[in-house]
Amino acid sequence: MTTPQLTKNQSLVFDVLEKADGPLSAYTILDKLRDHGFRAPLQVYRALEKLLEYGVVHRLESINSFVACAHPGDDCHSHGIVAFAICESCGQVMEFHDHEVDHRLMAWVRGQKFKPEKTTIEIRGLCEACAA
Amino acid sequence: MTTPQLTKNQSLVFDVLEKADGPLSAYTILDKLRDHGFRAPLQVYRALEKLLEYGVVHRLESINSFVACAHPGDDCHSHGIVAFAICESCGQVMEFHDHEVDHRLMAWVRGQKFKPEKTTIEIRGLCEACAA
DNA sequence: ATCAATTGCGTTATGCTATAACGTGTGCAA
DNA sequence: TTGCACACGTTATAGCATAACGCAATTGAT
Repeated sequence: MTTPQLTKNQSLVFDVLEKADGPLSAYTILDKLRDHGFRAPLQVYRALEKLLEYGVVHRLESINSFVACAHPGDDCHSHGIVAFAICESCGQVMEFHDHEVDHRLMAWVRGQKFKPEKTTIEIRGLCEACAA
Repeated sequence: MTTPQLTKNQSLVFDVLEKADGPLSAYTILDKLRDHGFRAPLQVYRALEKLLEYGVVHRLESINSFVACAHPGDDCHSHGIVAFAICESCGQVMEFHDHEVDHRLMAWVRGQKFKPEKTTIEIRGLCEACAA
């Protein structure tokens, strides 16, 4: 999927996420955009919905937060399943792909005739710096 | 970890999850236990916290729900990472393990010197019956 | 025995996350 | 110019989770 021109709200939300050094909750984004006229959660959630659809933002299910995709300009959908390592101390997120993991999960799925729509892989723990 | 004797509340919550044919939210569990004297969410969450610790219940991060472990009597922790396939139509959950997936993820983690605490793998989609 | 620490429990209140439902305006194609 | 699709704004509400207080039972060390 190619990313269409973003609307004003979508751009604002995306910019906030890109400039952040870690994942943000929808309400944190809302607070950061109050000066730009944002008043209600829905303004954020609606923008996020589109940004997720375009693949330029990821949702971290295990911490109810959102991050800009780590592959600027890339179409994240083409990388297969995206996996995340989330540091519970500093909040840093590392995004990676492993085709063998994809392959194994998809093999299992085929065996069950399960039709996957969205797959989540999230590793929570401590990054190298914080574990020291 | 071996599972100690469950307390009254823990048993009630666990029984509800075991008898359910799919994942339940904490508030759904609460409603099912009102007749047994449950009045507040914390009664459920506190029991769940212990049941998760004992490994007899899993939390599905992507749908904010809980399921009894599919391996009765077993110690789930010994199976490595647990993965779930969640049908978004009928709510059924399949639990599985894949050592190769574990291995690949742990290899990545080692390469980054990341210290994993809890890993989530959840595939949402349609089960065979619902996809037909 | 008794004291201290731990654990489970109950209650009230609160905070965080997400969506429903309504209406407005704009651009575009039939 | 009518109808449709889409973005947007607002209010209200639903759903998920925990903080903070206090009480009771258990356990284990002194």
